[in-house]
Amino acid sequence: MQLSPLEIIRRESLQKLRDLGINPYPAEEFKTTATIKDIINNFEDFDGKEVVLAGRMMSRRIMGKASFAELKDASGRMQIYINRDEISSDDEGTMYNTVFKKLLDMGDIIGIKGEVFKTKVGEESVNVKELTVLSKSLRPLPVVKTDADGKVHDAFSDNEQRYRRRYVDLIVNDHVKETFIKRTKITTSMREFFNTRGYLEVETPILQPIPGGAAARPFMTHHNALDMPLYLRIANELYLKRLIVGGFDAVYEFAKDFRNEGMDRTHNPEFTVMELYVAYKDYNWMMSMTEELLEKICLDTNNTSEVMIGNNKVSFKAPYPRVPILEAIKIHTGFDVAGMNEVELRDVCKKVGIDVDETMGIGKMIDELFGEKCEHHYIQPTFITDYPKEMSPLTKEHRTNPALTERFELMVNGKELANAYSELNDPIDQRARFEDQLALSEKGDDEAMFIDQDFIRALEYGMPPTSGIGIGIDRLVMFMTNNASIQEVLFFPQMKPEKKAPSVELNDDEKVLFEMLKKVNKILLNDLKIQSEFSNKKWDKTLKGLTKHNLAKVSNTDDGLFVELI
RNA sequence: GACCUGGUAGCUCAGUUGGUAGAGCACCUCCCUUUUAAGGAGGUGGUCCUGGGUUCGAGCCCCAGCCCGGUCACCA
Repeated sequence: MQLSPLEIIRRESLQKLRDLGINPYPAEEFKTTATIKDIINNFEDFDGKEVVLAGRMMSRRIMGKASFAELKDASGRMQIYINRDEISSDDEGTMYNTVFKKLLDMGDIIGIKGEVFKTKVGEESVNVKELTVLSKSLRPLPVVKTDADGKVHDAFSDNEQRYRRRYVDLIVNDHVKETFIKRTKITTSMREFFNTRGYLEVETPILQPIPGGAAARPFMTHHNALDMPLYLRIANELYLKRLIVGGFDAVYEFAKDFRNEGMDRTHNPEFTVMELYVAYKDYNWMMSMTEELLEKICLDTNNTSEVMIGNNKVSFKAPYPRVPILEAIKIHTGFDVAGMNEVELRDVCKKVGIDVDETMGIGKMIDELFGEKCEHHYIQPTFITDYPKEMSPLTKEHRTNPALTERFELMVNGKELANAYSELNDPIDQRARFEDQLALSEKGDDEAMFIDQDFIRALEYGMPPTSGIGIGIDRLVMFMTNNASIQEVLFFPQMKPEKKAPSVELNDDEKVLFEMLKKVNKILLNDLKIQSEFSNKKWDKTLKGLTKHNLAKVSNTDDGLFVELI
């Protein structure tokens, strides 16, 4: 392994700690008596009292016999003051001069016992009486500093490094941690909302024999013992509905779903959806519930119902406008497409500049019209309702218009945040819709749905009228935390693997050169270069390779540059 | 999948027609007892993403590739 000079110094410090009888990785429990946040928030209660804290040393300012350092625990950051004569028991001041000043580094995890006080400059601090090494850090952390004006210097900002080493990102970038704390606040808030109403949180299979409930390309895997293919779920909808058939009135699941499709700023191959199904409700009820839920979530996480998303101020205060999709298309394109046949609709698409082809049905074209011409206008939360039947195979036919369905999507900041239906519970209609999908897939749509016979069988036993919703949790977190990229709200976004470390073995060129050198033992550098017949670049690289492996050495003597074996 | 921009020290970044690889912070040595992004002085530190090529000479030019990011395509 190739170590940088900074890493070598730290490993030497590690050994020196051991030589002093200090275990750099002690096993004992370290009992703390407070958190940094507690102390800062309730300073008067702590002032003058003894506390025990543990955390990571994030900076250090050494001034002779006294020093200041910054300690960071899970709750916050605080200054500590360390005086040589107070933490050292011997005359040499070993604990201070050697351990603290020389052998500890930024990033080390330490425990301290000391007295809370405020410095002359007015900063809350702890005057350290005892210092304990809890874990030595062998790699240097990026040093991020914030000046008096709040300006950040040398931020650890390379996205590739931040995502690949999220742990470092979390250590040095406090705002990143905030995002993930908010993410948990959001899901906690939702659970509270549902649990208060008596809804049951459940778990359903991730490995499915038929990837149903949505139209998307699945990840495929294989079960060895059963010798059968299995798919990672693209949705859990059909399983949750089976539970409604089984007699639960309301079930919900926070589900990781997996879709084998392109990745971008708003798509990760695995993502989280909260799906909820409530019996005896319809999509109107679901709209009311959704706006109430989102207002609560926003208040719980941001203490206000308004948030900035990019340059837009968005209010989650209920209620939200409800706009039928055909109405939206009329508003934003000027065309009333209600009742149009496929030919007429294709004509409209061409007029507004949307590429169409023969495989596109009415549903697909309406979807395109909305997506291209309308979607981006809906910045404030808006329910878009009553989608055409063709694009909604799991949705109940509209109570007043058989061409439409009782479906809504919630648009926020021009993006889809949720999708909900009055669920189709007529098993005969459901079978017919699946067969329509099959026809579409034969027409060339490789994402049309598979037919799940057992799901239809369940419906045949009878499912109460039910409304269901799926809310994209990653997108919701992006909105609530004002992040434009899904990678900022996932701890570990999907990445291509890092390149492998260079091999420790000699490559072919190095082997050739090594063999030549073995024959002569020592030779003028230029002679060997000529003998090797390598290009300049290759020569340089190969010789450096040999010296790095400690097989050869270049020496500069009065007689010239020599290469010799070691 | 296509195109565009990037990849240089632990971090953030410079690097001139192609001519000895730089700065700040970090690190090391020394001075300093309540300091404030970063007190003073001196020093160490490099696979310039990888592999080929052109050239007397490549961080820079050419070719191929890898990885991040962006735009588009795809995305019930």
